[in-house]
Amino acid sequence: MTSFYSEHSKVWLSVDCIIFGFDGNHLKLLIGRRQMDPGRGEWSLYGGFVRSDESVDDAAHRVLFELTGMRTLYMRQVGAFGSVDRDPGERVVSVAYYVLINVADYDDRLRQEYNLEWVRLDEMPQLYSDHNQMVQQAQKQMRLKLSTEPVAFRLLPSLFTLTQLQKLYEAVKGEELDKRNFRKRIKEMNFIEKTELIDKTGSKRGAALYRFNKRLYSESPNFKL
Amino acid sequence: MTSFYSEHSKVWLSVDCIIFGFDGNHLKLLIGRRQMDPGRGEWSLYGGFVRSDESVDDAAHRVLFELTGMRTLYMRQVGAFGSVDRDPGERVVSVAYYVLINVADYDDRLRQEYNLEWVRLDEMPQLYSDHNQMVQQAQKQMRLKLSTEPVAFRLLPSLFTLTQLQKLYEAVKGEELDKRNFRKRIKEMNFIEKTELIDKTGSKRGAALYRFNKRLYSESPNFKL
DNA sequence: TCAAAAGTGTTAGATTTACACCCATGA
DNA sequence: TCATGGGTGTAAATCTAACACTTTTGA
Repeated sequence: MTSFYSEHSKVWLSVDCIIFGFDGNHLKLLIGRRQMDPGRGEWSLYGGFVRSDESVDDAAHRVLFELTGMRTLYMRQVGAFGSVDRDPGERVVSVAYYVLINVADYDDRLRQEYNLEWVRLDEMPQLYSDHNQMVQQAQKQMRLKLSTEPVAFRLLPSLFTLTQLQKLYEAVKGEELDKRNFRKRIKEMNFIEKTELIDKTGSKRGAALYRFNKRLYSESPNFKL
Repeated sequence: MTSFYSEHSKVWLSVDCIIFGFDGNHLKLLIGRRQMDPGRGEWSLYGGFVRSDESVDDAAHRVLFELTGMRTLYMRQVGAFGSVDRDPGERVVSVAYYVLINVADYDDRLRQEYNLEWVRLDEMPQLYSDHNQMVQQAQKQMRLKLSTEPVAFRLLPSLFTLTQLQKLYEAVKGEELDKRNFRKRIKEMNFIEKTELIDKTGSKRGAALYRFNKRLYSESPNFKL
């Protein structure tokens, strides 16, 4: 092993995952009880250490695959958290990632196996170490992302009603939206396609199901909500 | 030394600084020739290793103080860069930071001593490793920041003319702005104060000098440019 | 038959954009 | 005196926000 940098000290590097979901009314966060010392038993984000043969992004994907069985998640880096004493035991620097998942695609047996809970973002308990800070930054970035890029669909089934979509945006923005104005904007974005299908679960009358057409979006990528 | 995590491997952690400046017409980047192997002699951002007794943010501040002699710089984290082979010699993960400095406050002797150059952002050469990527992300984040928060002043002298400010925004946005519309918006923000002072260096007639009033801004923080 | 969610347009107000001339001064 | 950058207002167009009723259908 060569060692150009051997005079400098190394640190442990971990990733922590902020897993966002949507239950139809509220944004949710998937958290668990920390399984290791120090901090065993505290509410915590799910994380893992970066191995020497994988990139930091890959580590986040690996950890999430373990947890969800899903590989093609929408994932973005929040940033590095590097206070000296953020981990009470050792010097560990952590890189946080947020992930958008459709709760319905997620195998609830995995949730139980790992002893995780979906908690409402606006009722988040105190978390281990600096995890609350990570969540706050992630939420801010996620909000901005959802208002400028068509990624909200990652939080919904591939077929969704406009009411579902609106409820999601209301949860993200933390304010009620006007139904007519909202639908007017959706109509302008022709990459949000109406299908022939009807969802009857949400109302007696039934609501049209829509889908996001990625190809159409790439042809005229103008999104704003 | 306890070792809760000793089964996991550690990595070297560095910080890299993207130093933005403005020369009155163009956004500039302060870069140098890499002083160490591997990659000696290539254009590179200025960086350094994170020590075990300092936070990652503190490491960035330390490195920048070394380089500029300035302590109260506007600095924001861009993110962590963690490809396995981003450093050709060893596994080094780096956290990038961007910094806004007023070129006039910067002691040019330091620049010469460290053998650094101001290069135009739109004429940036190829840099060592993934540094071009870092700069690109930093630029994107900086652009967003300048359009939503009053930090542009960090790139200007504390007294500045409206023409200077407009030129700066033109450089940041990469487009020309309408002088009358620009000044109209400035007038709405009463925390950008006109002083009695006149700058005669830029024109025969002289231009009024303005200053950013932080206190007034904190009383009604509404900024948009 | 009625409760509950789906669906649909118009208008006033606010914001944004385009645009051209006079002023003060040093060279 | 003239070239140079400083400084100023108005009107059209666009965008945003507010607002209420009809439809469908299962219980």
